Amino acid sequence: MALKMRRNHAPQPPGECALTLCMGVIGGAWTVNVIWCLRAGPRRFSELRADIPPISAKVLTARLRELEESGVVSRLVKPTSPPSVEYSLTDLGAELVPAIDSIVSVGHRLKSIRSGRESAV
Amino acid sequence: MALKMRRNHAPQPPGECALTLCMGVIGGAWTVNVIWCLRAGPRRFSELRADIPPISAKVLTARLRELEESGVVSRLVKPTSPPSVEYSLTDLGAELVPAIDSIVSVGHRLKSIRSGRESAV
DNA sequence: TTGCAAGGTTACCAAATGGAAACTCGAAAC
DNA sequence: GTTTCGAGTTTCCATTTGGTAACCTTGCAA
Repeated sequence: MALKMRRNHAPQPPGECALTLCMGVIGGAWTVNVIWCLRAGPRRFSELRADIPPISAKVLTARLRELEESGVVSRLVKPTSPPSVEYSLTDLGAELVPAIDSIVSVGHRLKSIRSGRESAV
Repeated sequence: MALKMRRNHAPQPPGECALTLCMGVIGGAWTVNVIWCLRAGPRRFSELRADIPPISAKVLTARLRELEESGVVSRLVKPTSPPSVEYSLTDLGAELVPAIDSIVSVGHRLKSIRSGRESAV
């Protein structure tokens, strides 16, 4: 006899999925790291590269352009010599910080779980 | 004159980055959707497929295996006929739910911003 | 007049990823 | 007999990613 499909008591709302939409914005490689590095104030391109050593210039540029496009960061060119560019979070971007906070917390738990697992082996 | 590199007032802690670690766990396609569908209780494989129509069996299997491996979901085979398999969140998995909640909230803001942008065009 | 800094861009390449569709397996229902 | 169901697995393929490295521009400084 076929099993009954139980109704999901926590269904996803119909239409475009808000979760999938937002993950499209923050899901790329290094994206959350960039937002995380901007949480305490504006940073320049080369500062971000130093903050996140493994990121390449190409990917950092791509992420910043995407985040600008989606309204998460803003870009300000300053007339220094040579000109420098400051990136900062918009209000929308600031809303992402608590979400990333929670992810970081779980990351810490994962770290402790994994180090415990190692020492047990 | 070279610009001074400003100290990041919110630096990432040295060593393995908790953020990158956790994103490695939840970063795959559909991963957060799966966790989200499990937040209200256990679901079977085919229920999850129905919950998330665009996911393929291959990817759903892969995600569930990874999440099991990282301790986020648990897998229980029930001796029905044919045997059915129930997936549920572990305690660690439950900790991810608030993070995903926050992401969903930002997703809703993105939706309203984008629909506003459309109607303005 | 050469060189460096800042902030990129471009071309090329390899690996990883995800989708589609077909196939498996054991029991049970028709 | 053979079809169905749940839960996958397997194969093949196209696309998407991301990395590397070289190159560009402008103005100032040595």
